[in-house]
Amino acid sequence: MSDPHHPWVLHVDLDQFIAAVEILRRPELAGLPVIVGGRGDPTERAVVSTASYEARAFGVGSGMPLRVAARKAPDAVILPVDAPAYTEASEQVMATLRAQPGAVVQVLGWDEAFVGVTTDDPEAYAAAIQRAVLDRTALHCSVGIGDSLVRAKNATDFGKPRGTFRLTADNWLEVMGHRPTIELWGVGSKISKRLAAHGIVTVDDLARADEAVLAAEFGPKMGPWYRQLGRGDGSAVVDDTPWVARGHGRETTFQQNIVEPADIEQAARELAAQVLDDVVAEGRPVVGVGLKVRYAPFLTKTFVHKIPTTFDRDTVVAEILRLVGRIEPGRPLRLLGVRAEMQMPDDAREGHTPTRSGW
DNA sequence: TCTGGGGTCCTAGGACCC
DNA sequence: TCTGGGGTCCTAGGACCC
Repeated sequence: MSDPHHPWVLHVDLDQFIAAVEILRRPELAGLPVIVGGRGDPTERAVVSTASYEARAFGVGSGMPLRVAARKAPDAVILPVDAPAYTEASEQVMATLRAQPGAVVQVLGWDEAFVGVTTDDPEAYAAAIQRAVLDRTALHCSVGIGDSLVRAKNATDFGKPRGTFRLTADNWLEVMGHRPTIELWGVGSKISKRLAAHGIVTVDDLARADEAVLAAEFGPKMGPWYRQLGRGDGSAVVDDTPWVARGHGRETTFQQNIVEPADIEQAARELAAQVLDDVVAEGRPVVGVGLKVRYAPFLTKTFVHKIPTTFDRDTVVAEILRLVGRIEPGRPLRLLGVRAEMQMPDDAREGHTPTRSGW
């Protein structure tokens, strides 16, 4: 790094984003345990989207059943998810990032983005981002600074809340080496267990692992990719190509399991109508449909089918109903999902849309 | 404690073709 | 009369992320 004027990857992550947006419009909630999830009713089947730091102190976290969260933090304020409000706040945050000098912005979700920038003082640049976002939206964020996407992403947690942290090839193993592989972005519970079966427990282990062993276990692409993840290596290119959705899906979890074929068909028709509305808004032909079912009691999750078809409302609905016919009769159904896949525009087919393997 | 809803990408294996 | 090898497409399923 002899040239101090260097391209950096910054990972900007809003602090307790959803809870923060809710507190902004209800200032009396500041300092209280706040939980946002489902329709705000802890007696329903739903999970926590975000908990405020005060609620987290009670052991409440994202993905936890709302019922459990309410028991852990009995005095918490529980609010329904208001997606349009978060979309609106998110757009303001992203516009602020794009307005920073020299910034290339790749949005990852409602509350996070990569920012690529060439600067000789990334910490100062990160502080300017934090100030600008706070001035415009009254929201706080943390910034991870890295020399690759993976390192920037992993750095952010060490900067929370409201801070920054720098993770580069120089300190990656020192900071991350002794940690379990599940802390890596892209390694979840299943992969970390399969890695452990090969004696690969820490990030250090993964960084030194035999690529042939990994390829045999995870395939020719994922195997080597996991090792790269262990090293923190990979792309440092922030891609601001506008996102093109591959498809749209709708799913619903029934508050009470359903069994009757007529109920199932009715639910499928409603989901299909919503999916088709989304697809029509995108204006691209449908090239496939899928159905996801989850039977009670839990975790039997199956993508039943996907068929090439062409966009035509009646045809798509007919295909979906044909798939519904495959659902095992008499088994209680707790979740139903319908998905439509769309034809990609020609210029987005090869190399112009961000992909996970772009890391 | 008993698990939402929106997505993306990868892999295995069968069908089919030459 | 027992059966190669390579390539591509499609489906099903698994895993991950926010």
